Amino acid sequence: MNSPVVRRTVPSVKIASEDGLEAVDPELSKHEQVKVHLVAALAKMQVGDKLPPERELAEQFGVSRMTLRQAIAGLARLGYVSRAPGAGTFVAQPIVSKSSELTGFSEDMAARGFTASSRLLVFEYVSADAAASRELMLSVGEMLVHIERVRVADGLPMCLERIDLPARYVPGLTGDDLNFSLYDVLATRYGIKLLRAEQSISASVVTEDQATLLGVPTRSSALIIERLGFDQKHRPVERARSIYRGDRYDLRNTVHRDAG
Amino acid sequence: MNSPVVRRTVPSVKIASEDGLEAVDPELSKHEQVKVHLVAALAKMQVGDKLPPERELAEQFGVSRMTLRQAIAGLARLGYVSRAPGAGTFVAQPIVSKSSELTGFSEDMAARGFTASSRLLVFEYVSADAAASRELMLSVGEMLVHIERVRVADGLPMCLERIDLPARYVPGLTGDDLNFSLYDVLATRYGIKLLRAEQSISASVVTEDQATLLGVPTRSSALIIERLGFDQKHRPVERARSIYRGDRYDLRNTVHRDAG
DNA sequence: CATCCAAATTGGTCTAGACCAATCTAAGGG
DNA sequence: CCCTTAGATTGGTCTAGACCAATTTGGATG
Repeated sequence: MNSPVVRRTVPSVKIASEDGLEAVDPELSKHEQVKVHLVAALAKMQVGDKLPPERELAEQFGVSRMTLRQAIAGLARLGYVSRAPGAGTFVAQPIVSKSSELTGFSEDMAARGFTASSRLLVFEYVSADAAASRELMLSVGEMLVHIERVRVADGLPMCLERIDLPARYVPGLTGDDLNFSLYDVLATRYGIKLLRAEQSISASVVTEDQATLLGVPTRSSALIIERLGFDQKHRPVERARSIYRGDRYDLRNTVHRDAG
Repeated sequence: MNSPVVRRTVPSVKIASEDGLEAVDPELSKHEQVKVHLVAALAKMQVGDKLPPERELAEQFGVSRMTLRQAIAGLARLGYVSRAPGAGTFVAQPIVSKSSELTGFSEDMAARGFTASSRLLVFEYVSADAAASRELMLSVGEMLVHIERVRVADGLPMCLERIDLPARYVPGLTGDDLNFSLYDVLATRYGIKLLRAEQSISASVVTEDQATLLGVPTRSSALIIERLGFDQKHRPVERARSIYRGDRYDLRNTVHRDAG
């Protein structure tokens, strides 16, 4: 019996460009470049289409099969393709949302087709309390930048955000920097790239104050995301608590299991 | 300046057993066996400890460096270790909860130290409506097993669960099979392994009926998880909607970002 | 004692092969 | 026409090397 998954076999597809890799960006490693080319090729294909076999693709791109497999493994992890031993590699259902990727509010909203903006409520320097200093690995009393803002998507208040950053990581940060993406500012001005975060997701109901700021009735549902973000040196650099309105926001992701 | 991450250097650690791999399970591939040995070794180490270099470990286990790296890559993805080019591989902070792994309620509760049980409310055969047939890739009107149950952790009602399964995948399933883990029954009796699921997580408040079943006040907060589960053949086999009480449950996970 | 630089260390990438197991395909046989 | 079966296809695994770039280390220098 056939699997219900659609599997179109497109004979002799030409995925790679003329010959080998025309460098997308010489900075990128080969398997990253192959990935870029493959994503572009996938965009022109339909869900269920079969990709050329690995050996063939490797030859087309002018890389070894191991390198090609590294590229495809990355795409499989992101859900672009699915592989079946003995059968082939197939274009997968496009991922609805990549909430298993670490993104800031701005990116998140851009991915959903909204324009993100921000209304700053609080910008101040405070000394770290016990919880903050423990999570951010600071001495108690060390200075923090404390930020509170309303995040807005296409004019609609979407979430309340409270952020703590160790002050010594972001010297000279001002309220004006916070009208848009904090992650952009951290990366471009301070060289801090947030690569990993530990999150806790829970449900709650909003208080009167929160309801007013979000423009929803008191005791409406809310999704609470508490996040501790780590940079490229594995230092904890961001402690955030976001309260999303429950009627307009959800998280989507794909979870996996390794073996039986 | 040192990174605030603790890095103990333990000189000349012996990770592998006497010589090579004493097969944990001859069914497992080499890199899976290496992974098992490494996890065991990590349990005896402290957070921040440095692992022996890859070349040394590969020799100890009697595998090639590429195979050893495949094992370590798996551990890094699960958050067991973190790697830094030029520096080494280090034992990472243990993951609080692996909610980015696909687990059933029973496993989830076991991981949190609770004993899971179940109270069956509904077990019936129904014909698929438009939404169900679309998501489960069935013809409209095809038969479904429809299950509703209260999931209980250590005697406390924790969540309400509604599950639809295509009837033809689970012939002979009865209500008695559902007192504990559905995933176990699917795997052992029907050979169906759920390997991937697409989830949507949102917040809501409970209705009166739901409040009664969960033993919480009306309009309490609730976390709603809607899930479509796929098996090893990439067939959609489970459609579930779970309503967790917001006061006793949260999700924890780690999210990553690939490059800058 | 502090600083700077060269060398060793270490993870990241890449290659060109090889074999295996699952799957698909096509040829025959009933 | 359906079923079985043998061969080809395909992804999964594994090896033994090689080079690179980031980091660490240790020694030379001031």
